[in-house]
Amino acid sequence: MAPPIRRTAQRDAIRVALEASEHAVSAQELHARLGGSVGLATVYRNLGRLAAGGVADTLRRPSGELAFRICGGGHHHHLTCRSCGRVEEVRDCGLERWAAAVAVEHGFSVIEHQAELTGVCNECR
Amino acid sequence: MAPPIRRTAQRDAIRVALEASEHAVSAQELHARLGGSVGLATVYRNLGRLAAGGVADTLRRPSGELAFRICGGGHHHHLTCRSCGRVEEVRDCGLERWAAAVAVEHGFSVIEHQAELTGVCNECR
DNA sequence: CTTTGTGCAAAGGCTTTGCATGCTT
DNA sequence: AAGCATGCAAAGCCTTTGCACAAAG
Repeated sequence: MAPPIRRTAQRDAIRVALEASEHAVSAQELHARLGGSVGLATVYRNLGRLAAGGVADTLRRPSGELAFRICGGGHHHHLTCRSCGRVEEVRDCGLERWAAAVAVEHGFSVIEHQAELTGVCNECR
Repeated sequence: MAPPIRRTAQRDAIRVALEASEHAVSAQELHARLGGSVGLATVYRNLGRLAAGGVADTLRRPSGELAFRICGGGHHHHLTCRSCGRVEEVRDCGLERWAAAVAVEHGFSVIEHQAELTGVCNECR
């Protein structure tokens, strides 16, 4: 069966730091933020686990790095502020109909979609 | 002013190979496909230039590699077949309204969106 | 005591860059 | 002839992995 998961100080630190983050953070940033008190490899391993477990969500930055953020499960999209980097969850997804229509047009089936929104938030304007 | 662009056999080969591609290709794949007749660095440099010039479109694979594909300008999305990898352009974008609505709800402005669709195409079903 | 987690450093994969040479103009 | 383009190899970055040691249960 599934191997037991042990609680460790590092894991807790990582999760706390992640939950405290206003915007999505990369493994390296988190490692730096923890002041090196947690090994970089450990940060990678734990973020990976959180993402695999659906606790965290990943998003790819234009530069190619992977950034993580705690977020609720279920289908949703992200709205990122180009100025301050804040990320908001968009839970009401109005894309199903559109995706279905495109599917029919192109003769595809079992369509899934993934979208990213970017703009400038209230406070930055 | 802008530096002149010189035509070379390599550049032509890259462009031809890219245009002949049914689905998006990475720099390494293209390099391999050209049988090593063009240096890898050159492939990277030229694909980068094509993308910068809007001639090619880039998309990031789950693995993190960048893949390129020739495509017309203007706003559009991609519909990728999970089975054969074929990529189709979706030119009719029905997301503007949705994006605008989300913007209002979250107090954002100047929203831009980017979406990827995946499914299974006719022939693979 | 057994097994999982951590740390460090090395290795890996993709991409970029430096520099001398070749080719286009 | 002058200058961008190419090739090769080295360097860079982010990420993963191997292995010995520490810690959890």
